[in-house]
Amino acid sequence: MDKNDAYILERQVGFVMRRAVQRHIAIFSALIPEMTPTQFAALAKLCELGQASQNELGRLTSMDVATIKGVVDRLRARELITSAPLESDKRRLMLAPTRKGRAMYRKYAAQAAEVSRQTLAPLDEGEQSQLMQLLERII
Amino acid sequence: MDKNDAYILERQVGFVMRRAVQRHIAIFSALIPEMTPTQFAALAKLCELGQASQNELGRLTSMDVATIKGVVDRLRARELITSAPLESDKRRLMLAPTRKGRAMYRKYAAQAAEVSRQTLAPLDEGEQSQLMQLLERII
DNA sequence: CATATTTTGTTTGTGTACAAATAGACTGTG
DNA sequence: CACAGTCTATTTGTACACAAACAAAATATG
Repeated sequence: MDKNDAYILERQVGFVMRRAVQRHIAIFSALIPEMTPTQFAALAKLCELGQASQNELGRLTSMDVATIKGVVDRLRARELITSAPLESDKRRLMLAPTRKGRAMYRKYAAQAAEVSRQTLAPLDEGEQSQLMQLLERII
Repeated sequence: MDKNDAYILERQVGFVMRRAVQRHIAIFSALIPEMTPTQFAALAKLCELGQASQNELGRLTSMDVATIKGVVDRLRARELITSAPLESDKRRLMLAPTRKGRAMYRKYAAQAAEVSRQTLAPLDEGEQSQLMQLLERII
C-alpha cells in the first residue's frame, strides 16, 4: 500500500465532522445551558410552524421517529410544548408550543444565532458561506 | 426583528453538520455493516499505534473517557482488542489489537476510505479539499 | 365494499456522547 | 517522608440516533 493510500483517521471527513460537531455542541451548551441543540431545533421549528404533528416535526428537523419522540417527551415534560391527538386523523399527535415554550424560544433565538457565529468565527465571511454551501451539497 | 435576522434552523451550521454526519454514518454502515464509525476509528488508531492506554486512545480519537470505555468494552467483547493493566503504572489499561482485530482493520481500511470518497462525491476534488480545510479550522 | 398499502406512532435494544462523582495510582514539592 | 495535585479509569445519569418489530388508523385499489 502506497503511503498516499494509507488510511489516516485524522484526514477522514467523518472524523473531522465529528470533531466539528463536538465543538459546536460545546459552544451551544455554554451559551444555552437550558436545553440541547436538538431540543432547541424542535422547539424553534414548532414555533415557526405554529403547530405540527410529531412525525412532521421529526421530518422537518431531520430526526427519526424514535428520536423525535424522546425530544417531544422531554419538551412536554418541561411544559414547553403540548400534544393532543388530532380529531380528523387519530393517528396523528398534534404539537404546539406553550406560552412558556414561545417565551423560551424568543429568549434564546438571538443566542442560538450567536452559537452559529462563534462556531464559524475562525473563518472570514466568504469562507463561512463557502463552508455552508459545501456542507449543504454533501447532505 | 428584521427578516434577515430571523432564526432559520436550516441555515445554522449545527443543523447542516448534523445532517451531513447523518448521511456519512448511513454510507458507513452500508459499506461497513460489521462495525460503527467510532469503533473503526478506535481500532484503526490502535492498529496504527500498535498499543496504547485506554485514556490515550480516547484522546487521540477525540472520545471522552466514558465514551472510549464503552467502545473499548465492545471491541474487547468481540475479541478485536485485548486489554491489560500496565506493570509500571497500574492505573493504565494497555490496549492492543488482536490478530483478529488487525485482520478486521485490514479488511475494511480500503472500504473506510471509500466511505470518505462517497461522502464527498457530490464535490469535485478542489471543493473536497476546500471543505476539509474549512472544517479543520472550525475544530 | 374488502383488502392491500401507506402513514403515524410506540417500544425495545444497541451505541455514541458528555457531565459529575468516585477511587486508586503516580509525581512533585516542601 | 508526607501531602497536594495530577492522571487514569469507572460508574451513574441523561440525551441523541438508528434499526426493527409492532399496532392502529387512514387511504388506495380492485
